[in-house]
Amino acid sequence: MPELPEVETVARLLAPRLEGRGITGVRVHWTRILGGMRPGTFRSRVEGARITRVWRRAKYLVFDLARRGQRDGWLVGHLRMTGRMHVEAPDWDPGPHVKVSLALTDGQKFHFIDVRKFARLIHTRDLEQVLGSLGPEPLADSFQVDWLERELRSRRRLLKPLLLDQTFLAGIGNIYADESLHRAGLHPLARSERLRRAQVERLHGAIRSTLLAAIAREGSSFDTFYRTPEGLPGGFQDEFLVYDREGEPCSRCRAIIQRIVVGQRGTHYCPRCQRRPRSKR
DNA sequence: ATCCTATCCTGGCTGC
DNA sequence: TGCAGCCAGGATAGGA
Repeated sequence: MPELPEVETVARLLAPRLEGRGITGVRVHWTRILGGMRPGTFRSRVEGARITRVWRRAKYLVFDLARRGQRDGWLVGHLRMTGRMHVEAPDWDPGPHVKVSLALTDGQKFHFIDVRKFARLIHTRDLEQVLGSLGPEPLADSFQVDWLERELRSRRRLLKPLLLDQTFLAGIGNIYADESLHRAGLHPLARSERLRRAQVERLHGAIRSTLLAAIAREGSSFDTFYRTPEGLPGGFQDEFLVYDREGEPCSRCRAIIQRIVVGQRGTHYCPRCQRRPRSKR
């Protein structure tokens, strides 16, 4: 599903096609994608604005908007599980699942497509209100071992749900949580407050290296959903060590990959590389 | 504070 | 072949 590496890929590929373009028209095909704003209000706030920058925060895509050279709000998109963004020629058919389309000053059209109906594209004048509760970016310089150690110790959480908690650390989803834990040699049910320094260091390094490797492959496409704005699949699914590999041998130790449910989420791990710490009482 | 459950959705899969 | 039922999952709200 679109997580940090996929959203980063979308932002990088959209940026050169959107930045500097004005929005000349708005078509909302499915109202609820606007997150409660009336389509007329959305149109009046977006039409005539210029997209000055396209960037990513956590799993959100952010389009900075301006009018007459002045900052004028933001478009904030979330792909959830099946959202896709495209910039295409005006005669391109976005198919039956298109939710909102923007006509651009260069004649191209931006389409936000979603088979399911969880994706959102909202307009806001208060970006902090939308993004303010998110934890730090794992690829930012501010994400340091000392910070991670302090935060892990200050909570009493299972590692897997904690990694999925966007207010703790932003951008990790089910795939990269499982992959990072395997690379760190940590069990998904390990308790955050019990990690030793060396384990925190391994987790910190594993999160960063996993995300960077996935970005280098333009994300993961193991089902029919995630595609880049160019319509191409990512390649990181070829490097999965545990995710979606239940019953297959661990490529590191040959033990059989297990699947359990943790916090309502399918969770994949190697029982030999990721030993469950005995729970003391 | 933390965990659990339900909700939103639908394509794809399983099993009969 | 058809079809009912289940499942996946990101975010969030409400309850335990």
